[in-house]
Amino acid sequence: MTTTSDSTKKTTSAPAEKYRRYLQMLKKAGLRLTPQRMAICAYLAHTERHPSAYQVYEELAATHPGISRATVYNTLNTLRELGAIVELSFGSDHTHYETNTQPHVNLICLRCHKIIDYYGDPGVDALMERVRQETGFQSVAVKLDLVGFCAECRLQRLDEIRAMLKTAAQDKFPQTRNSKEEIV
Amino acid sequence: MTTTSDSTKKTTSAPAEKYRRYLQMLKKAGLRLTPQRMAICAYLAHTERHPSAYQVYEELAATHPGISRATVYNTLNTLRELGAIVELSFGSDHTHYETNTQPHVNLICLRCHKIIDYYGDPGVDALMERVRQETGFQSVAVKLDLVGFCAECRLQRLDEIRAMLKTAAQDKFPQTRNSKEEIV
DNA sequence: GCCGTAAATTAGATTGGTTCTAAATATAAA
DNA sequence: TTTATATTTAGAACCAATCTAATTTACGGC
Ligand SMILES: [Mn+2]
Ligand SMILES: [Mn+2]
Ligand SMILES: [Zn+2]
Ligand SMILES: [Zn+2]
Repeated sequence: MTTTSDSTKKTTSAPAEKYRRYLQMLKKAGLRLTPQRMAICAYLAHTERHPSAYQVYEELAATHPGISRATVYNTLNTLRELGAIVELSFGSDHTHYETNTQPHVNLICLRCHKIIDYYGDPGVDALMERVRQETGFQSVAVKLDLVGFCAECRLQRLDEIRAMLKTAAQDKFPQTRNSKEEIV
Repeated sequence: MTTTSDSTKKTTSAPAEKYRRYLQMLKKAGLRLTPQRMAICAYLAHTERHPSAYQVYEELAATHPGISRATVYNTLNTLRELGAIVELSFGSDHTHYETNTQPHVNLICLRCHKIIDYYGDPGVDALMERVRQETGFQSVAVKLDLVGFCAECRLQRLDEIRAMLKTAAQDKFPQTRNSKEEIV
């Protein structure tokens, strides 16, 4: 029996369902369903982006005044430990989270830091099963990230390189190190 | 012509070659080959692990007294921007780096934080090409991580769950949050 | 080989996202 | 209700990473 019976491929990522799944995972772990945890789960269930812990706190604080940093960070860590959400990494200094559990590929632009969800089965299910049989490693989640340059940035990049060549001598390297922008 | 002409599948990951490749990338970017940068590249070329920036600094400081944090962090950031190394993320609080450029899968254990390199082509080349054609996204590097539990930890985990059930009431959740160990 | 200059390194201060702490509060069982 | 335990909160503390200003170095040109 294969685990992937794709007969009923209903939208398992609808916010409401995602929300219920989060709560269920917390409950199963023996944790209490407090208003704060529910608010955090609701936020994660409804976002289409890849928010950082700090973003989750800031945006929740706006609608839920009084919620504390500690609670948000603890809950995010708990959800990560439970495998409900997955930590993402790229150049940014913040920790970002993946809340989309549908198997997909993250296209992470090195220039604008945009993250595009790409669907197009790369045979991830088969890979997970093969790994389990060959190594005994039991996968909980897959992180498949392609790091590179998005279509727009490819063009922008050409302009930048041209400009760089013109200015020649000085400014050999763009040095966008200190950029704090977070287009996620 | 396909890019993967596997007739001459020589060991492209031999430390010496890896080292030369790092230096070449720095040079190509118009950066100077200082003793410090060479030491850092040598360290990265020879490690079989997935070291954190802090680890690189600490271990280099032992053999190269006087090397500064700033230099190590700046060089690692530069190498990341050049695509020579790739940032990894998992539960740990430090930033870790992938120095293995051979296409492979990282098996990241959620329990012991061990990272196992797994080879077994999941069709990554094909995926990169498909993505480029369909979305215009130009991939520079692939990060394919399976997050879960390694063979040993799966067994340990069963024991832990059994113990947890026995102790019942108290200690419902292991709470290994504060663990600072870094088995990487 | 020496010079001149931009690049790089260094020690130390600073930053800021995250974690820790102890007191207050909420939850659920008895 | 009472009691025990879990959770939240505000703010302090932490510390990996970054920044800064002064010093040193690398390297092309002579
Ligand atoms: Mn995604
Ligand atoms: Mn690896
Ligand atoms: Zn972009
Ligand atoms: Zn393990």
